[in-house]
Amino acid sequence: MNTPPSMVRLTTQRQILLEELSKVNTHPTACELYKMVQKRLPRIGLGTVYRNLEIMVDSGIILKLELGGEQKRFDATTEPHYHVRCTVCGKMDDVTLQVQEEITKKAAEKTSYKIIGHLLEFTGECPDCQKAQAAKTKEADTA
Amino acid sequence: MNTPPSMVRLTTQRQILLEELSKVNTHPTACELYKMVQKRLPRIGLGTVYRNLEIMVDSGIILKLELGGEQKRFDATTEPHYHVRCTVCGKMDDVTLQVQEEITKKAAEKTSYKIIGHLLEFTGECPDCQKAQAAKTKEADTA
DNA sequence: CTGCATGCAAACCGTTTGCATCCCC
DNA sequence: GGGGATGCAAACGGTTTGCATGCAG
Repeated sequence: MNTPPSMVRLTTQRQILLEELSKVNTHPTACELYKMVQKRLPRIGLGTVYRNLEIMVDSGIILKLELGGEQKRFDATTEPHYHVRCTVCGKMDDVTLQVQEEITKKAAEKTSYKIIGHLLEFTGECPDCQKAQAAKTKEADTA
Repeated sequence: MNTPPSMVRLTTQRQILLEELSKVNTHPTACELYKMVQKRLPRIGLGTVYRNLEIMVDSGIILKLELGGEQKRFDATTEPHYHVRCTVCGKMDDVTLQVQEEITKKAAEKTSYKIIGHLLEFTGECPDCQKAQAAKTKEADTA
């Protein structure tokens, strides 16, 4: 029922946007992606970035991550998978945990909604922030 | 480590805000809450609503729901529980599914993050929107 | 009397949109 | 030549913040 990916014309900015997004696993925000793409296309506009990301989301080429946090992030990996978000620095990473299909079934039994899927995001502290935290704690102890 | 709830002074607007939030199970947005409270406190400002909601979140009296969707929603039920969001009208409801503690353990094994918890939101279609959808489909068929 | 809380309005930030121009087909 | 895509800038919606005033302790 959805528009197939092939329907979308791959313009230069679209292509570069996708390349840059595929290049990293940091799930960048639109603004971060804008800065990344600007290095290759100095005259690109933020509007174009948002417009094209939206188009690529609609056509299923990329994913928009709408879980917790302020800004939306984008992901070139479209297979369903989960994420962790660092509660300190806001960084996001993939979690290679098998998608829990059964959970939607369980939920479906508990509600009158027609369940389509689920979003799961873990919260935690990333290695870098753990180190920083440990350093700070130590500092406080010795002070 | 967190500031205990008792530290927060319960001002009139804080109290009424909490009462109105507790009264409904619709997980209202700040703006909706603002309108609800306005009936009892016509001169309250939107800023006060945001400020007090934030204070109550920080002190653990209420929850801020930061999952998918545009605006943040608030919940007077602070015990961990899950939600469904209607992909059509955006309405949110509780899902009385037992919280899956094991899942955080599984995730912890797969990542170098220190996992604290998880956010789980189901997506689906609410009963009302299902009906509306069915009516529209029928209409299209007979047309 | 003192300080935190309030109402109000302006600022902010991420995102969207209108429009004239440009480029590809 | 025509239609969609672009760059730019203005608008927008949600949220935050600065400030003068008000009220509770």
